[in-house]
Amino acid sequence: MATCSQCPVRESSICHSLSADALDRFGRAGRRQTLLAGQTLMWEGEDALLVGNVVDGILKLTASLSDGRDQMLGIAFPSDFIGRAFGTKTRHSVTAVTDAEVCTFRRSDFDDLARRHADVEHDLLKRTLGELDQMRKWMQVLGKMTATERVAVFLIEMAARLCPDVESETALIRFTLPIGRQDMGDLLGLTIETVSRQITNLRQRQIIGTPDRRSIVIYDRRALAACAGMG
Amino acid sequence: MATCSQCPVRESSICHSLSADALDRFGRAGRRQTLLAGQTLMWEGEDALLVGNVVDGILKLTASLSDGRDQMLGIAFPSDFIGRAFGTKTRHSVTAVTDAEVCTFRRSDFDDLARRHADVEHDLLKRTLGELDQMRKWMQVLGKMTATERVAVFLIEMAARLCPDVESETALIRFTLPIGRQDMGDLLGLTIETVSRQITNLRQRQIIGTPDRRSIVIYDRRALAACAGMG
DNA sequence: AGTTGTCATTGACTGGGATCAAAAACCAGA
DNA sequence: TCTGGTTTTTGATCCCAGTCAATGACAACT
Repeated sequence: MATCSQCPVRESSICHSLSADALDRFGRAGRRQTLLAGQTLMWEGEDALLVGNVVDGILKLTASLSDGRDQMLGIAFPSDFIGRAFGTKTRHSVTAVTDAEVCTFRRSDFDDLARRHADVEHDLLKRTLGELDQMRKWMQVLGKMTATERVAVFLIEMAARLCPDVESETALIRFTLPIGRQDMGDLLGLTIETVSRQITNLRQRQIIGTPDRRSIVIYDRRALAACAGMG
Repeated sequence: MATCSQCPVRESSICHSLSADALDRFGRAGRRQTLLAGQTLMWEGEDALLVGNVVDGILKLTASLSDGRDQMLGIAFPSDFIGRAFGTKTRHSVTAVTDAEVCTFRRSDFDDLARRHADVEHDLLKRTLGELDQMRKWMQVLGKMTATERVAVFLIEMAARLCPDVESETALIRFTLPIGRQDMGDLLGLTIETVSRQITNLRQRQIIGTPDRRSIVIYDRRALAACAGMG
């Protein structure tokens, strides 16, 4: 019933490689779902019953230690694929950080469909390989970088994902953070206080500006990149 | 020329799903290579020209920051797949830590073959998804855990991979570490000194024994698991 | 405007792991 | 058995980021 042809992520999600009739099959299996900010779609440790596409909004992937320490494992943007295909357990929770729209499949349905559509499997493979590369970069951040470096890397990463005209040398880079300080800390392996101090420090050095607490302006890209340890 | 039928990882590597004639095609494309301990097969940042299977020995995946800080990203055991399929850049180096035997393919050859053999692609996808899960677990380790917890997690992980009879409740667990203290530090985001101190501490508490510096005996699994923050 | 609750910032202090330095254990080859 | 080189252990000290605590900013209500 969801008219995939009008889906905002039709061309960028995992569905982009589907032919018209294959799209129809997926359309029948999929289900549009609206999530409120804070709502959790999948829980860590649960059976992996769902997978899906992010259609709109931002979600976070998190896992926690038995004593409550939280680690954020990633941020999912529109057209990203979420959930654990071909697996029985979901190893992390998926929670909406803004109001969000997702298109979910029963995992078993998706697995069957994907098996029958090599293009979808291939696309999923490429996405997964890309995510693995990404995750390895984060491993370097968490394993070896100082607090300043971590925050700088994060800001550069966010600019790249959120700022369309980041390529142009001259344009002023400005974006709205998808997550708050606490989540930034959980992602970067820092406390909220340390994140805050680092941002204050970057602002005092005129490298960035913070028009309001959710917005970042990058004044000096060179300096920020230097802080991130990228020469 | 490589007789795949006698390959030690024939049944466990990515090739296990190949039919006899498909195996022949892969066999022609593949090339057996021997590496000496310390030899590097692929360099971080290089074009991704090679992929392959580990046939024998242990390799490590590493990436370094511009100032030389090294992060180990993983350890590859026999039957593991190495290299970046369907990508242009190798984001990490692959280096033998023991003498090793690998079966390599030109990446473009492998990509073509894999595209034509859905089973291989599917297997690669499942491996990649598994690795991603694994990597997310390490992210938790690096982001949130104390030095003791990190070392304990590492030892438990190694026991699981290296000790065949780890399942049996009663058996004494003993194994040889595939890597030295420096590499352990690089994997766990700690210095060599801290790793050494943590191991000394675990030994003094009679939780483990170290018959020689490359060997570990686990006396008290319960206590070690507790140190790893697994209740 | 005032109240309440959430989130961010700032400050003072602490501690775990890094750093620096030296000794000890181990290994390989002569 | 000695010897030089590597790896690991141990010790002393330091510092970055964590912790604890208070304050400030802001949005959503009355």
